[in-house]
Amino acid sequence: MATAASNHYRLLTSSASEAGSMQQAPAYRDASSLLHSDYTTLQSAANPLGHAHQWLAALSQGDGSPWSEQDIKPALHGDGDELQHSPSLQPQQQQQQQSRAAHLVHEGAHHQEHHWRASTTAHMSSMTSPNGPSMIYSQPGYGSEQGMHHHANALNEAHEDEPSPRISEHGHAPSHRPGQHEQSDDDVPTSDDLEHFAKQFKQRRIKLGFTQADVGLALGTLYGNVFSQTTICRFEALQLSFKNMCKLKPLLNKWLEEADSTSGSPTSLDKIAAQGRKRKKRTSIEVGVKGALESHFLKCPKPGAAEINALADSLQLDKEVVRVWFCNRRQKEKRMTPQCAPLADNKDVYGDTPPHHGDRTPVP
DNA sequence: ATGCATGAGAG
DNA sequence: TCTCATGCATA
Repeated sequence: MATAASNHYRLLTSSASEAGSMQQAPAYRDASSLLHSDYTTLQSAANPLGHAHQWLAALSQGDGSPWSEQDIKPALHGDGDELQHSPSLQPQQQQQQQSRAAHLVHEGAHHQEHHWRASTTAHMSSMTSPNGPSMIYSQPGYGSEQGMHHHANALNEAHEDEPSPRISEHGHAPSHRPGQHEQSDDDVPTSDDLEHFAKQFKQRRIKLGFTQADVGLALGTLYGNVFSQTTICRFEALQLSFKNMCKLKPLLNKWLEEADSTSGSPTSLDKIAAQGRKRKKRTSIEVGVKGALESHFLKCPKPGAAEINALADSLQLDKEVVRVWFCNRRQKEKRMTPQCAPLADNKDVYGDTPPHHGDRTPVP
């Protein structure tokens, strides 16, 4: 039940997930799956539109809808239909605050993803980003956590000795679009390349007077892949997985060229209204509650359903909210890891290796 | 810039 | 279920 009509953008952007997915073994939650029924049951009741209603039924009994009732999401975005693409360049008043970017200082000594994080961290220490929050969190251990059983990155896990291409031959192969000559931009760039590019990209983008949102939209009109401001932001901040960065880089690079060449003509901005999906209103978890969640997280990063249930009950939160909180928390952990910790073998019960320190990278 | 959320894909 | 990629909504 993929609700075909609702995932338009998914079609194009979901090519990355399958390559490096080799999650850990769920051996911790055995018999606890009986308790999470409320959510699941509602889901089974199934409406065509789905998941939205479960929430309504689950947590909004009497006070109306917790989230905006506005739905209806016409699946616009026909990749080949809207040719009215005009890169659009209007120096509107963006909300971007930082404009002065530093010059890249990457030494170009490191490579590979598991060095990805290390090198990023190193840079931060040495340069302390003059322009500010460029790389607040050192990147990810995305790749490391998955195949961390042997400290070989899951993404490529080819070898950790040579600067050879990663994320490709593993599960998906460099299957991009045919007709491209790999090399500088569109084929297995190094961590440094990405870092460098991200910085340059940001500078140029700002100079051209575009917001991150503009870029995301332009990518949609130009190539059919719409991205949000969030994604562009994370790209610039190197907060995406290596694989993801590699995927976006060529697109952004192309956009740069486009924008650069057109940067004189006052074209109009395409409006691709990204509307639609019903989304639950963001739950604001209070500090006290967060503290409790954090405490539990330290003890058990991957609580079972029963555990989640109990927690949710005591904190008076929806089970889903708690579950999602833990998921997000885990993801965050991966990005936050400022120190290295690609240890070889751990006895973690949950199959993860959170070297958590409890704090993000010290940004000056 | 980031917190909470959704959903696809893998298991 | 989980991870992972991604984004709306928000601080």
